[in-house]
Amino acid sequence: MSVTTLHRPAHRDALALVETAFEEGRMVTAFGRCTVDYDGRASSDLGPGDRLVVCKPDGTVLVHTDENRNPVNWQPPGCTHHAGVRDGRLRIRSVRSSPSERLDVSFRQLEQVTAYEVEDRSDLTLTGSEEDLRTRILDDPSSVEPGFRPTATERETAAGPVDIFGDDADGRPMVVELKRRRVGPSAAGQLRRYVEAVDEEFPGEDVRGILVAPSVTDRAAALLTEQDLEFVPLSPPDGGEDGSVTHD
Amino acid sequence: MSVTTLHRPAHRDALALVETAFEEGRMVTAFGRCTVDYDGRASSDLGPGDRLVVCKPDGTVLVHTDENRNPVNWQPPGCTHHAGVRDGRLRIRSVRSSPSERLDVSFRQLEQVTAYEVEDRSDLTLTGSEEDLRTRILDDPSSVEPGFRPTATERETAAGPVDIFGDDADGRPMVVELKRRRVGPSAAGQLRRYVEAVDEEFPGEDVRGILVAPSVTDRAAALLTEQDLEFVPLSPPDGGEDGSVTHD
DNA sequence: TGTTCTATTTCGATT
DNA sequence: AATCGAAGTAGAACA
Repeated sequence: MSVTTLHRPAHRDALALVETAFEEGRMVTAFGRCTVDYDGRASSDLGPGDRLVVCKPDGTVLVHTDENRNPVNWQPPGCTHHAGVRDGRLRIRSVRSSPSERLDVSFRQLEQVTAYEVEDRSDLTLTGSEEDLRTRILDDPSSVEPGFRPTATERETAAGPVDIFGDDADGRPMVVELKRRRVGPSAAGQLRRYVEAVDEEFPGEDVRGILVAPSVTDRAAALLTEQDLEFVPLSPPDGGEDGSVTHD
Repeated sequence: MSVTTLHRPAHRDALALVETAFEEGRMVTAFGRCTVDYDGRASSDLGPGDRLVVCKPDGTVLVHTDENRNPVNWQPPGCTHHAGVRDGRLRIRSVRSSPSERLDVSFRQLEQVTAYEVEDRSDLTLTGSEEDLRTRILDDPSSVEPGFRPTATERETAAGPVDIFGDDADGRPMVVELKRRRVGPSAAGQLRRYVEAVDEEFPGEDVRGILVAPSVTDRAAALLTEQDLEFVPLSPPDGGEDGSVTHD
């Protein structure tokens, strides 16, 4: 059977299901009134409330409330789950070492416990990352400007590594900074520091700084103009259509 | 009733439960064989597999496999959930604008659907953050060094805001950078830039730079010494015991 | 294993 | 709403 559920179980029955699921590598969810206690890299306490607890066979634990994308408490993959009953509470404990961390969930009342058999071989294919944008430009440098010739990626400078380094049609050095989404003033400052650093290396020449991103904020655009930096609107392939239209 | 569960439901019945739950602000989980499609800030596709889908009343959607701490796909709070049946599939769609994002989950077979009523008024109390470290130092400046007198937090400089600014027992300006955990070379660089910026402001005086953290890497320690910067081993209160012992 | 960097980062605070 | 920085960041790539 792929899914086994107990509704308002006695702790004893819930414990049997959970322990078996842990042993057999099944995923478990538990929902009910509980308290949570964490100690490790930091330390936290959570008073009684209704939460959904997910225990994965890879050692992950998630404690979710009805709000927010992130769990209110959790344990990363690689932990070891334990379950027990004490003082009329069902307790789920997850532990790891290096760094030493411990998560305790104590259920006063269990509304539901479920064990799942999971089969999933599919891999996620994600497009629209900065890596995709870099690939797109290296495949077709003219998408930045005709005559652009990339010579290096992640080129080291005094201000840190530059995304793409190269020359323009006239042989002037070009520093290209990539951002996969709409950028603010900080990206302009970053590019400025790169250009200044590369300027030091090429005393005679006039180094160009180009920011490649789907779009920029008004303030960032002003900063770029102010500092003689350039902006090329370009999105990663497929995703990131927010670059085609800039609302403001 | 606090929890309602359907086991291997017909899509029609599942749809009724899910739509009601969305309307009444209940949390929903669905488990079964599904495909997932996302388009927005990036773009992704996920082939058929067994996943646990969580829809929260605040607009969050999580798609979890049996591995990893993070969901394989998700939608942040503030989205709107919709459900429907088409081509013999139960579809759950979550949408938001600004930025425009869409997540589609299509169930070929549903093993289980559950709607939860969640009550949770408890707040998480967390200790061991950088904020706690700052509080600890402001409460007892001598924990950095005897005679240290903080005069400002988040003090602006040309290189950005400094965590804590003050004077030492001899009246020399002190720039204090806080890190809640073991730090690498980047923190040394950051501190150096702050000290250089403050040095400009106090031409006659010799500005001191102090990095406060549980511990440092070897390379970072070398950089600090090289640049006449100082390190004070100090952890946030309670959590972060890894600072008391530095292994290497 | 430790270090460094990216992220559909998320999240909160502040302007 | 835009911006900035911390996070028990997580996760991957690399030495």
